[in-house]
Amino acid sequence: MKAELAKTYDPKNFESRIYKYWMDSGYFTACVDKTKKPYTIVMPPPNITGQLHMGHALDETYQDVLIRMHRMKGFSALWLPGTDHAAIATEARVVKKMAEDGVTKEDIGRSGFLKRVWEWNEIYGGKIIEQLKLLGCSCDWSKLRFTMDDGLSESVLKVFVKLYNEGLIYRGERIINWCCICGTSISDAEVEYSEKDGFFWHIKYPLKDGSGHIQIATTRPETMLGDTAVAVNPNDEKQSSFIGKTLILPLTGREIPVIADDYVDMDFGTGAVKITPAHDPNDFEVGLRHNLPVINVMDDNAVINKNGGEFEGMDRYQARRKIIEKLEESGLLVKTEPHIHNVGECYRCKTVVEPKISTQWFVRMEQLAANSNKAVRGGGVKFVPEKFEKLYFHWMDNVKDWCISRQLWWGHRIPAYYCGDCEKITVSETAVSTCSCGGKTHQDEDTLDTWFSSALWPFSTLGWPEQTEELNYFYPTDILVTGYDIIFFWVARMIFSGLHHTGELPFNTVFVHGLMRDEQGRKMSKSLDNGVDPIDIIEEYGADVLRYMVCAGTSPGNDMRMSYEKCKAGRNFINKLWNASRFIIMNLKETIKKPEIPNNLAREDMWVLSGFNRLVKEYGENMENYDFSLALGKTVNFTWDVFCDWYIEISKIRLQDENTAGTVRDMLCYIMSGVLKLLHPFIPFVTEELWQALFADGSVMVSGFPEYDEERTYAKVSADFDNIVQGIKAIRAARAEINVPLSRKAALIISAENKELFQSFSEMFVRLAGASEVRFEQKPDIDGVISVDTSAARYFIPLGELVDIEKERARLDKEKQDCLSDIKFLKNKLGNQNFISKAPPQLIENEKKKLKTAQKRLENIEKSIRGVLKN
RNA sequence: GGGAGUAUAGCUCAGCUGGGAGAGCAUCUGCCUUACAAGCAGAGGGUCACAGGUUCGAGCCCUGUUACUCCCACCA
Repeated sequence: MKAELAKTYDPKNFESRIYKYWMDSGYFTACVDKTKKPYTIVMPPPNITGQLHMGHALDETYQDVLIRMHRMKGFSALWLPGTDHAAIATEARVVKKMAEDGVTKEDIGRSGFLKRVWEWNEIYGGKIIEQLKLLGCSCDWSKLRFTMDDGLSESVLKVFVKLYNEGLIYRGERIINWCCICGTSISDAEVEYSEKDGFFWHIKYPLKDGSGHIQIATTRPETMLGDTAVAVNPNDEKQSSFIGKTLILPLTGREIPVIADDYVDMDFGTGAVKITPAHDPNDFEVGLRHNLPVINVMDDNAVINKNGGEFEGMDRYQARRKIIEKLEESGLLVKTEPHIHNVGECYRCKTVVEPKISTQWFVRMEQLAANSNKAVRGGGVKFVPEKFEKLYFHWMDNVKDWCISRQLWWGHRIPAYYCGDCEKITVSETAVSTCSCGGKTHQDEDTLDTWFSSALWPFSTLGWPEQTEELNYFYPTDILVTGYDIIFFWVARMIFSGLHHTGELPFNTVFVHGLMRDEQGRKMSKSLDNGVDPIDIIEEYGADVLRYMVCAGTSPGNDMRMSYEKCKAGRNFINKLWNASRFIIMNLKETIKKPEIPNNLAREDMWVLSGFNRLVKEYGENMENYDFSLALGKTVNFTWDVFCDWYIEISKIRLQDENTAGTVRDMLCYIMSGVLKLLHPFIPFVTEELWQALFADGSVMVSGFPEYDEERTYAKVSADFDNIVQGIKAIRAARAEINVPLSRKAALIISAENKELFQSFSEMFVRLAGASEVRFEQKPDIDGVISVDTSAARYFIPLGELVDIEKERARLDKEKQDCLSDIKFLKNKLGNQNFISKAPPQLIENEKKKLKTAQKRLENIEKSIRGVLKN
């Protein structure tokens, strides 16, 4: 029975059916199989709040390409999927939804709120998983994990307690970044800085003794309510007289000292800095050095608290305006300068972050970073492209302690228990209700940073801390695929966590790709509303085209633009593949079970085999270097330009003869099967559909992968056939130039040394070069002949009155000029003593050969010109 | 203030360790050739940002310049 294929490629007809077929066949499931080598990728877990966006499409496609290729190569290939609870994002989403019903977190309490989040997760959390399936992701869904799973939560607790006991987690008062909208602290990595227009207010602080004033400048005047000193540089002669004196802080009347500290840059601003230890990280440090009191003037909503005196209850910006007003009234405001400065914003909600003193939990980074840096520098992790290694080390070498506590409810609750009676803190994996002193305890209200759990992802998902069979077999993973934007957030933290907790680096390669931009090259963002929904692309073009788009024409690590043109190009290519398959099926007597190279190969068969063989080699090299675009591009070119445009065209000749048709059918099937295999990692759906239409042999997914075969180079035969191709191309070009289409048949007279070669391919000139018949003569002695010259042969086509002698002469002259300049170039090169003595011998040989070829061709052209002149 | 990246055809981008500049799209010409007009056969189009240098030889390596992009950094 033979399959039927629709005339044009329409992915809607089969993508979902194929995906179901794969699932039902269990091809995605990876087992511990000691006879195979493992190949493991853990998927960067998308947020449960998320929808598939172009960034995912890119990231997941690359992973699927690698997984599918390795699976075909015989690895036990595990692609482990999962989702992230996305603490801040999810909590914000649910809070917002509750607000629509007029309910707040506080109304329903902690457990009530968590119940709602879990319900929300039931409904929306799985959406992105379904979208990944549309994209064709061949994940092992039976191993799907979630960062809030019981198992993963256990590993989080374990790690927290372990680090605490090792002294690598501590609780302390520090300046942290506070987001007053999200109502939580955020880590340094979660703050985004941008230049903003602001003001620089110059303010006089009077001396207590009435002998004058000192002038400071600030961009955040509201923080002056918490000032506990003014600092000047000890070497600043202009200001030195102030050191040790006492100032009256305006608006509050508090007495504060003038201190000396190197931190102050005497050339910036007024050379005197107000010190607010509770609201600035530098000031905090200065405060520690000078034992200054710390006065927090803002509450968690960035509203001035009771320490702000008359400004209590005002929001930070309202207070700022009021303070400036008051200072102006009292004549203490010297001037207001426009000032551009860096403002930190919350990466989630874009609210200006308030540096604020707060008691938080931190991971001590120094030792962890030193250890992992040593391991990575020792070659334990390879970054592809290499340039991202610098980015990584730059961050890791300067990393500060990681603030891991969040004032949120959704997430892993910190396993610290405080005694109500004594000062003791108990950190424990299991709940603690009574302190060792007998007092009742209560658990820390805060939860952990989302990245704390995802840092454990490569091993927690495989069962760690249990030493499971899976963990032993699949861990460490092989490669991590991600965008350069989360190297700090995630990659770095996985690396030191993996090393510290499992003793092994979690992966040996990090493949970093660029970001997806819009068609104009801008970042896709909500505010620009320029995001492209990959699901729309799948709807319009199919998943294969989307995957083609993100893989083709790119270079590793560079950003990429959304391109509908590229979608169309992909669609056109796949349609070509589709129709080539239709052609083959049309010519098959019955479905072939297993495509194999036949015996009795003709020279053109060897020629195409040699081309395919070379492709396999280069594809392998490119994939080895993660040059997806090159591997795909070469496969596309071979399929289209070599296989379709030449091999299929010439196959039509032998297909007409039952004596030769069998070999041709086998060859068509073999090359097509090879091409489908090479393309399958990139465009899995259509290659599967075509495979099953062509072959009665299961799935392309389990059909093995082409390997380079030294035996199949066929150098001599390929070179011979290249001469035929070259001849046909030259004839076509000459005809096109004088506007005589191939459909206008004419005799073809060939003059060549190797007459047998050309004679044996006569039919091809008839078929592909518009020849009505092929004759072999030295030179026809008739009018109206155009001549085409290659190094291997001269071709004459009597076209009678269609030939304009003058034009033909001009054409030949131009060819001669081109050929002459070639010869001149080569002669120059070969005549250069330096070149001869220093260039590699192989190259010199090649250049000599080229010169010989060009001279042969010139000879031919000159003969032709003499022929035209005679007429 | 540091660091990184990019600059190649009208557009979007390839070009792997240095050996006479490539693709897709667009443009132009001719073709409905029995798999495919989402196609076939051709053609035109580039001072490889600029200036030096290394080399027999540079789009590629080195130095500097310019333009754009991104990351990091506590200048109040």
